[in-house]
Amino acid sequence: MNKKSNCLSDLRERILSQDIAPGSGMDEVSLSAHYEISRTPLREILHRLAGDGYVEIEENRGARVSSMDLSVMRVFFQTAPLVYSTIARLAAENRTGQQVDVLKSTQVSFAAAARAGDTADAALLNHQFHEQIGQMAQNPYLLISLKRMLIDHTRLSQTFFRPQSEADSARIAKSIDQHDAMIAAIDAREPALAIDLTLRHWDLSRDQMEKYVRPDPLPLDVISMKDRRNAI
Amino acid sequence: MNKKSNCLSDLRERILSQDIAPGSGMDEVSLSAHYEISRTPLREILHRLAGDGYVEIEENRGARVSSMDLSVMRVFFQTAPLVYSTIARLAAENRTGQQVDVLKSTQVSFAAAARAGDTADAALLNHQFHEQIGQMAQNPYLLISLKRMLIDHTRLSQTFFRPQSEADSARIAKSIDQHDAMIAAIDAREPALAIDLTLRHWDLSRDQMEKYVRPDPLPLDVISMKDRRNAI
DNA sequence: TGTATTTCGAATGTATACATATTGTGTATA
DNA sequence: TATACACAATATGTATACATTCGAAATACA
Repeated sequence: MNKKSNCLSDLRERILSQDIAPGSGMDEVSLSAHYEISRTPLREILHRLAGDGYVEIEENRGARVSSMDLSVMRVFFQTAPLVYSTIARLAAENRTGQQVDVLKSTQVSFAAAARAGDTADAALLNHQFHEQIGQMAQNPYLLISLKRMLIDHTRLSQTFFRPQSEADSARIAKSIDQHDAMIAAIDAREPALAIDLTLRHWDLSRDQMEKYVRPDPLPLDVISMKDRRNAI
Repeated sequence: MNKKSNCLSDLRERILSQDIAPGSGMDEVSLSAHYEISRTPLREILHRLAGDGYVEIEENRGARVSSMDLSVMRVFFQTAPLVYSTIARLAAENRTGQQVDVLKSTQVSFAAAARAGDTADAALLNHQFHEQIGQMAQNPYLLISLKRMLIDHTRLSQTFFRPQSEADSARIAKSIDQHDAMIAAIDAREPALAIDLTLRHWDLSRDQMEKYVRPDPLPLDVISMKDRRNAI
């Protein structure tokens, strides 16, 4: 039983971290061998992942990780503000005290991982943080949408928590602060504030994702290339 | 293969029509015997139904049809206008000509069934009609929300297409007309109009659902009861 | 009589052998 | 050389036997 739930969560994490690339096929035999379970429970796991939107299953053609083509991403950027802010509002209205405690505890772990530069952990804990806000909204219909958006969001923001410059570190610090402010707004039951903070948080994340999708162009000046060549 | 997809769609229909009541358990052995497939593919079907929100599966406790308790219904009425109108807007913006044709054809079948008093068919075709509008929106994130809402909507509006008075028949006719208007708005790519029509359609449906949830109280006058007693 | 424990039955979960479908490769033919 | 067909290899789909778990009835004990 432990092996099975371990397999499920591990596959989820590997998909979220793009350790298994979008669009890549998932062979039942090799996966079942790897996780030391037979094909029957593994197939069940694949179907659950399909239900959650992690993978897509085609008749007689097996499962493949949900793709992230350009048309999907366009819709993602279009839809995220609506879903995120609605969820934030409902969370501020409906959260229980216990849920706030859980959220705070996740935030502590997240901040530690993000500051320490544990990229994978930070991304996963960030995912968890936002999913918990989704739980607080107490709205199963919108929660599903949020969960599916978060899958793509986490995959897209894979570089977010890997600081490569001073500006990156500042951005991470800002992100942590925004989380704290969001917790405060939800805790204080202030829907309007929660929406506002969520939209700011989205702006920050969106800018970074755009950089990931459309990175800085390679340098055009031949001089620096020459210098490098000499160095080799 | 045919048996399996037949089983899947039949279970869906039975859940939507409340032929299998919300909250009731689904025994794997008896179901697999009934549909003449073995337990392995049946379990797969149950997991797919769980992924779509038709049933809920608990570890070692099997599957049961998703419940519709009061807390869920409150959220349903709260969320439906947002999701429905957003989907309608996107459908008007993004629909393809082919999709409009499919929608028109479904509407013909629906109108026929509704006018003929084929309650179950009308409810199912109504479900299909709104799901097709969801497809037109080309937004996988919101489509999931819509699909889950439609499951509960169809179950709640079970009495909608069973006319028991002149007023009921008028309501059904109005509902058919509203569908036609929605098709026209989507076909003409008029998002604002599509939203407006959708909200009117929702109002009509909501009023009827409220009657289903909170039916007219039983008559209090003893006189009429006496008359009935004499009749027996 | 009430409560705790055991045991047994019925359901769900897993492994494996077998059936079927897809895909790529090789060969024949125009 | 290109195309079509056949066949083999590999993957997915299904059936069934067996393992495990849950819950309820029965029994033991206070």
